[in-house]
Amino acid sequence: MASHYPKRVLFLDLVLSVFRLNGLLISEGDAMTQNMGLTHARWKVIAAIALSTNGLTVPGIARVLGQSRQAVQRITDVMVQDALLVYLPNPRHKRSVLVRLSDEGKVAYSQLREVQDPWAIATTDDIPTEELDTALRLVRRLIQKFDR
Amino acid sequence: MASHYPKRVLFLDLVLSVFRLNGLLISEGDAMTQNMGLTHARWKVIAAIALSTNGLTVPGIARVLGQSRQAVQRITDVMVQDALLVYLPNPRHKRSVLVRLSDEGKVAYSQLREVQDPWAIATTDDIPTEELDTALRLVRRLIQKFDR
DNA sequence: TAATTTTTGTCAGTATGCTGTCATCATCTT
DNA sequence: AAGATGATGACAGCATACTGACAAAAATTA
Repeated sequence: MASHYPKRVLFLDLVLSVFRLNGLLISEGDAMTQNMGLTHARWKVIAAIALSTNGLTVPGIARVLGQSRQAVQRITDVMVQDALLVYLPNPRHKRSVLVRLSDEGKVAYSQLREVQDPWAIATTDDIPTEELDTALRLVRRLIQKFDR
Repeated sequence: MASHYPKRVLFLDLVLSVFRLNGLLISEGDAMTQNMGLTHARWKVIAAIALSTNGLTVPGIARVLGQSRQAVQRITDVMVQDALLVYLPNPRHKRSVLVRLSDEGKVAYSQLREVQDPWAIATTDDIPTEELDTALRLVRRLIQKFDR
């Protein structure tokens, strides 16, 4: 049983499991979007923007996704060229524009949700809400610790 | 409160949070190993091998880390050249060799543990073992679902 | 306000990871 | 045993991500 291990080993096990789950989730997303021509770098950006409430800047997306701002900047630049995203003036910051979904981007997101919603529901079908909630809380707690 | 959201949104939130935590954990590991000349591609391989009980093949490491076997193969080939790893005959498979830490690799791992252990202990200091355990169980459950 | 620090955009260079492909060997099925 | 299926190693091409560096703008502090 995992609970018989010392806490340290338990945690390191969790860390490796997060790496693995990360890879599997990307595979899942890629499988869901393969007929839409979206790479994981792109649907992650779309999802991050769609789930945000107040709009996101490029460095903001990078923070949410745990990536470098340069990597995100490169992707969003290309996605603006491909008309999936638009840059909008940011009332709170003159240089750092807000990134929004274009109409085409919104279409892509709704297409994504058509497969993502059933996937999410099926995946969590046999998992109690409380378990998801406590796990999310722990993950957020760890994020807070590591986020400078 | 997160628990007032529908389960689907809770889960999608967890997914994005796993992406973010994944990035932050890599940053943490890189910070710990920066004076040892290890990249995250390398310390992940070292950790995966060190935590395995029966030895791992290249595709086995890839499965544990949630990556492609080609990516791992490339890294392990270089790490064997750099004398951090050794390939050993696999009694259970003629072509697929076992990957082990060399003496130098073991030194690197013990150096890694000198910083990793205090880090793990400090990180989980204010987190009950039960929470870690339930979170690990949930993550493993998700991994099982997605791992073909 | 002035000085300092932080954030952001941008570019260059490099490392890592993925897909697709093919041949080879292992394992399973019949 | 023979054939079918699956796993593995190897290679090529490409996408993605990181670091470091620099300048400009913003935010913070004195």
